[in-house]
Amino acid sequence: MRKQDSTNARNEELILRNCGMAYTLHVIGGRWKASILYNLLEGRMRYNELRRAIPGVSERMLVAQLRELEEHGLVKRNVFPEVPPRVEYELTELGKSTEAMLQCMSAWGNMHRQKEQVVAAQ
Amino acid sequence: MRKQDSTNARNEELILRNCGMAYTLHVIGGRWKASILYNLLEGRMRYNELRRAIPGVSERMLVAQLRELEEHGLVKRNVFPEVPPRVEYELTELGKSTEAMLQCMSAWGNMHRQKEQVVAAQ
DNA sequence: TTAAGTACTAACAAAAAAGTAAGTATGCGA
DNA sequence: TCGCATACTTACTTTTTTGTTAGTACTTAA
Repeated sequence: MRKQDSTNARNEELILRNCGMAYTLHVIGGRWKASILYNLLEGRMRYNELRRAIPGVSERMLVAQLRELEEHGLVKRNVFPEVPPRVEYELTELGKSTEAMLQCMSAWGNMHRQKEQVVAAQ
Repeated sequence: MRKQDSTNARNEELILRNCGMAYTLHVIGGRWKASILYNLLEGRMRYNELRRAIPGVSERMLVAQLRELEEHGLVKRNVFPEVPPRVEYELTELGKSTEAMLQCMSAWGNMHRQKEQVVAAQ
């Protein structure tokens, strides 16, 4: 839960208003969101498929991150009224619009991580 | 301080190893880093210049975020042995190499934020 | 002589994010 | 009828991040 009247919350709002980059970080930042988006870029997936595809994620965290992505309009949740239940997650158009950006971030990250390993090995 | 043996810390390490995107988020994510990088892309700046340019940041946080950027090799700290002291911060080559990515994130963020405001106004 | 400016640091407190454990309802196969 | 599978939810604890306050040492201007 957020406290509306904390300096922390006010600072975040302030930055989100002024800085598109911070806004992006706010939307796609979060421990498991990169992994979720990465998987969904390949196509729709069921809840438990995602869970198995992302090692280490707990149910609570997976749901929480999916809900946040849904709130921000990147992910759509489709519920099929079946038994056993079936819920599929897929990217919205807005979600898909992140692809180029995410690839850019992925490429930069992979490159940078390599450099760090070279330095650490010396 | 990080606890090396927490699930939290282990999960983060796991993700950083496997996902370039998560690595990038780890390096440029943090409340004030977007603002710092944005300012330094224009050229070198003194500590207090940065502080005045970033409304809301406290000294402790500004220093902490600068140190992290320095550790990751994005920012260089230049100390001039003068009185009063002068310390200038500037982007390294690696820091500059983020420019295209940051602009991409900035553009996406600005676009998405606009959409959200349109939706909220209805 | 007092205040302001320089660039910080340290000890601490508050807030937010992440993780743990157990429980929900339903149906199917053994 | 026991356990497993589906897709979660709730209450709670731990860890991490962010913010607060006061202090450092030096110089110049009022």
